Amino acid sequence: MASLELFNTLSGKLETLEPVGAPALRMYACGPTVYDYGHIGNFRTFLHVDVLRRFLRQQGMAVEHVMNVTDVDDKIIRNALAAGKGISDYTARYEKAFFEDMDSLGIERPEHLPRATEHIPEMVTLIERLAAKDIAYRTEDGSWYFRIARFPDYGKLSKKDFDGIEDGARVDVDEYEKDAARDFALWKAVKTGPDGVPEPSWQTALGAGRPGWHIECSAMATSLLGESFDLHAGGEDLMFPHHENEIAQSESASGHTFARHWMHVRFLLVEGKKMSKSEGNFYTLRDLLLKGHRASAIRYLLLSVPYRHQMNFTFEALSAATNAIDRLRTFHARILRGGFVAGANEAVRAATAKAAAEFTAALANDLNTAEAAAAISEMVRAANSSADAGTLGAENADEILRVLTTFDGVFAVLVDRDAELTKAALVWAQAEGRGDEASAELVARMGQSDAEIDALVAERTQAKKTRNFARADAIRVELTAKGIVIEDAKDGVRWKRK
RNA sequence: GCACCGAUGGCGAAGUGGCUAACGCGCUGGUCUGCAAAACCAGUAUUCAUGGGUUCAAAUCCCAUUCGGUGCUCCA
Repeated sequence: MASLELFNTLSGKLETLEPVGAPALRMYACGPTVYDYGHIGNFRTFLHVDVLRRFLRQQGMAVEHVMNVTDVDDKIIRNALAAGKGISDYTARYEKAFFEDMDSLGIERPEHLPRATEHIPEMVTLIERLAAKDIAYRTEDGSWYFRIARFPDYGKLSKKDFDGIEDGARVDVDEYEKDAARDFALWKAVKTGPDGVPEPSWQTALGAGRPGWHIECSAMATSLLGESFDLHAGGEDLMFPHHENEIAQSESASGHTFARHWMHVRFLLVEGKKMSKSEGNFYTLRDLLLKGHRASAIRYLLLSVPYRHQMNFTFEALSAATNAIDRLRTFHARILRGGFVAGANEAVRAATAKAAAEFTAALANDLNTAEAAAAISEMVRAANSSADAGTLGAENADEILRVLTTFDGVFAVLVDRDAELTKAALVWAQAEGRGDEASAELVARMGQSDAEIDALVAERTQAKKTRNFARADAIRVELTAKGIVIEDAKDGVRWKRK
């Protein structure tokens, strides 16, 4: 069992990640705010956290993973109001879509998926504890704030130095009266919308209102994992202020270290720029599926650059990832098909063992997904080469399959669910009135049933037997146009959707 | 403005003091094939943004410059 050396934002060093005080590693990862469909930047973070949990479990470590769902916040309230819906009605569809997208991308479900709105009492209790220490204070409008001056360690995660900021300076921000400009909201008093209707709120001991964003994570993490736990993960943009504030609240209340280890996944750029709707480079998973890209290729691409490096998403790279997966799947199928000589080829055996060792070592070294994938490529080449020469042994095949299983336990791209997922996306788009967004090529490709393809392939095989190559080639051209690729192998004809 | 990160072949990218600079994709040629596809073989950076420095030795450490990105406000 390899132990994972993971970069810890808090210490700025690589540290061994291990459970303390419990058999399972307790980890918390900030989840989605369900006000819209998730975009590929969101999913880069969730995918790398997925790699982390898959790798730990593969190494024999139990994991207790919490991912929250933020189902109340300013954007949700605003959008729900605009849609004329209650917030839970509004968020339900996006929450459902989020979990569907997680499944499409092969992201495992965390052990706990708490919703913010179902943990209001814990948040209130936490704020009350802070109030009892005079760390939380109430302003005239009924909101509650956190007094940053009372937490000297503030800034320890994001390495910010707030000495230059005057404590206690009275700065008016918005309509609220805070004691210091940086003090952040723990509880927001109920407001009235433009049409005089009060916004959604909870009646609690703190007054009527709703929780601040940061307190949600502190309360849910603490109630599910305890006051101290092993790892907290999230996107790099959450480091400040969100995670910094979580630490301040939680450690002020408990007097203990909140999370020992912090992991931050760096940003995803699209075509060299930060994703934004105005730049026209903003993509949800569903957008990409409708353009004809495969879910597996998106997963593989987003994992191809290690989490601690900023990654640039391009369509060229996406097509490269698609081809890379094809090679892996073709290889996997070849090994499964069998028909190898008895025994083992020692050179391949050595290459297989080397790949297995390097794969695990690469991931154990701060989740170096790029190096892990490279290790597998070398095995693939050695084995294909040997199989071409007729020297690959049945024992080699067994060993190779074990390594591929290990690989796929983390990367999860070998099993082909792409056609099914793309079809589901098409059905969804039609139901949403967005069917016209699907690319024409995709519609043609999906329109062809397996039986129809089989019939055409059989006709082509017959034509070839009678040496009617013109007809055979015409069929191949027709299928190619629909994204179907034919392979004439020694042991038969195969086809696949490109 | 302040802070932080990055710059490696046509593209993506690993490597952070010492073997011929991984790996994937692409491209070129070859093997196989009726032709393709798949697969394999060979080739594709004498060189790691630029300029200086440290060292017996640097893509890897230091300084400067240029360019790109991010945070400082909601954000994965």
